[in-house]
Amino acid sequence: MTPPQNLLAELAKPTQAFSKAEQKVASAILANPELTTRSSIARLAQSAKVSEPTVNRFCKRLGATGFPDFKLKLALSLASGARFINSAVAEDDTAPTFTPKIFNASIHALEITRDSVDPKLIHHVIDEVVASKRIYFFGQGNSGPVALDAEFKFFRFNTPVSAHQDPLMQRMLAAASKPGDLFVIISYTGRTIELVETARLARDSLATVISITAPASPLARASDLAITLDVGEDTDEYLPMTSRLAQLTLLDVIATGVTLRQGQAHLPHLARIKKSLTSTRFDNSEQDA
Amino acid sequence: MTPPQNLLAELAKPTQAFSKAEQKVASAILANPELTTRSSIARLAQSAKVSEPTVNRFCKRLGATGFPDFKLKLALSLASGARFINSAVAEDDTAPTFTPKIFNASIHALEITRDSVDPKLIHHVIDEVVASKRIYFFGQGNSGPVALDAEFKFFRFNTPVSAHQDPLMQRMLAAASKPGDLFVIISYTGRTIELVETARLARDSLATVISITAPASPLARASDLAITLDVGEDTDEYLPMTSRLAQLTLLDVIATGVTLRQGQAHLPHLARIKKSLTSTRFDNSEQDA
DNA sequence: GAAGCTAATGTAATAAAAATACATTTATAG
DNA sequence: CTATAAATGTATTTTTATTACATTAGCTTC
Repeated sequence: MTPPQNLLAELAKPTQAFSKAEQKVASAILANPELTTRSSIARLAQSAKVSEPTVNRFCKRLGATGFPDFKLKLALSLASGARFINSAVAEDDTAPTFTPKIFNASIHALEITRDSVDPKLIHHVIDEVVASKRIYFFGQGNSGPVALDAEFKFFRFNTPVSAHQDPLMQRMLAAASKPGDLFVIISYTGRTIELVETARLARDSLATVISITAPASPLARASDLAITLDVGEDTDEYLPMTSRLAQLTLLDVIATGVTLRQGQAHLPHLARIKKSLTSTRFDNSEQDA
Repeated sequence: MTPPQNLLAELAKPTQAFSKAEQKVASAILANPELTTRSSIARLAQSAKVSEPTVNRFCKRLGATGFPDFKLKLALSLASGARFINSAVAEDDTAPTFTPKIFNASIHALEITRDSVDPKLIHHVIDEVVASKRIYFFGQGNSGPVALDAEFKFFRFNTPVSAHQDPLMQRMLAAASKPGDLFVIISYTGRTIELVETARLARDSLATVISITAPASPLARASDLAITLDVGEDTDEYLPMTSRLAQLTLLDVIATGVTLRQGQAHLPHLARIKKSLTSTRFDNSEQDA
């Protein structure tokens, strides 16, 4: 799939060097991009009050081979939720308007991550998890719940696992670690001093350190393997940290990889865990709470 | 936004009552859907070895107004990653193949939730949050980390807030509650006996109970307001619980709604929280860990 | 198993849409 | 204020899609 050079963002960009007539075309499209994808060149030309060839030239200038190709690319960038990338949550937003915006921001974060993760790296991480004798998940602040979630997920494997949010506990465990121990450290910024020091302590003890963090951050450098996420700055006051969702999904991916690697051998173990929950339920559903 | 009746899945469906010529068209499209979106009707007709009107009729039968409209819908269903919805993780999957599958499953869960939440309900929930004097987030098992995450998020407001995973603690807090207390109970199944009883205890004490849970579940019935999620059964052995992500995003939405409702009044409070973190960082980044 | 019917498909003509060639206008420099 | 280049528009051609109608293939009934 071609990288979706986002057409819509391109159109709205104020720095674009559009001529007068082209400006008109841009605003006509922006006024109703959805409709544009289903319009003929004549209809768009009319609504922009320019001639048809102007529209055609406009499309070519923006990298399309012609008008139909332009419509296609427009539809694509519309579908990718890119629509909302520029539209942050505004103060006059109400539930019906900000709800889809937030969902789209989250979806976008997952799309970005999906398209940027290196499967080879994931493969190596799975190798480490499978090879480890003991797994610790560390996170502080917003990443604390992510570490906890990972504990639940990795509990299914026979390897002992625990999650920790307390800095002192993290530090002590790292200092007392030994080869075969695996530390998975989750930090959005990769700049939390405590966590970086913890990573160094663990590596000094010859344990393995994997981090899920920001690219080129101190934590990434202090780790054996770093899965780096660049979900983009969470600059908007009102938009939430979408990076959590990317971290969680990444951990899902790793857990799935481990499950697949272990194959059938561990299925009885899983069945026993599921069974242990049934008595806490109103009926015999086997889902987790 | 029109519900993306997935064209691609429709084409591949073996139960489709296609005639011989239409079958040919379907396979020609399936052979290279990407290319089809950029083809003329003549080109597709030729590659399917049928006449042009046959292709046109085929498009109309599938709900498009014509060939161009069909191409558009095809491109859209291609872009939405819908391609992978039917394809569960298989035992012979490797990192490059199961990674996008899992991300797509998560994205799909968010899309479903986005399109099914009732903004009016969200509005009411925000009303309750704003009106409350004290907020408790309860979750057990996989939903425990979700509750914890919510605590971090809602901590920003001046209302006292805490998250609890321990059933006894939950029960005691519910029993000791009073009007003005708000309990947000998160449960995927809505059938965890402990949580349903806890909800009843809280309501007996005239506290408010909001749940994020399964539609028509005991917990939903035991709550004042229930945001119900029907992300679909997590039947696949290998695919993770995507519902967590929907729950988290939903809580993001509610938190954002509260922020907007409170307006400027609380901005100094937010600034103070952010500032308190800077000394724990390698530089003056203001992001959370 | 042939006549007659219906559904499916194709051929040819028409209409619609897009792209091109070229003319005109507009802006700008000298 | 003229020369020139850039921008835009008009008219035409080409491409693409649709429609009307003819043909064929597959049935049913006698």
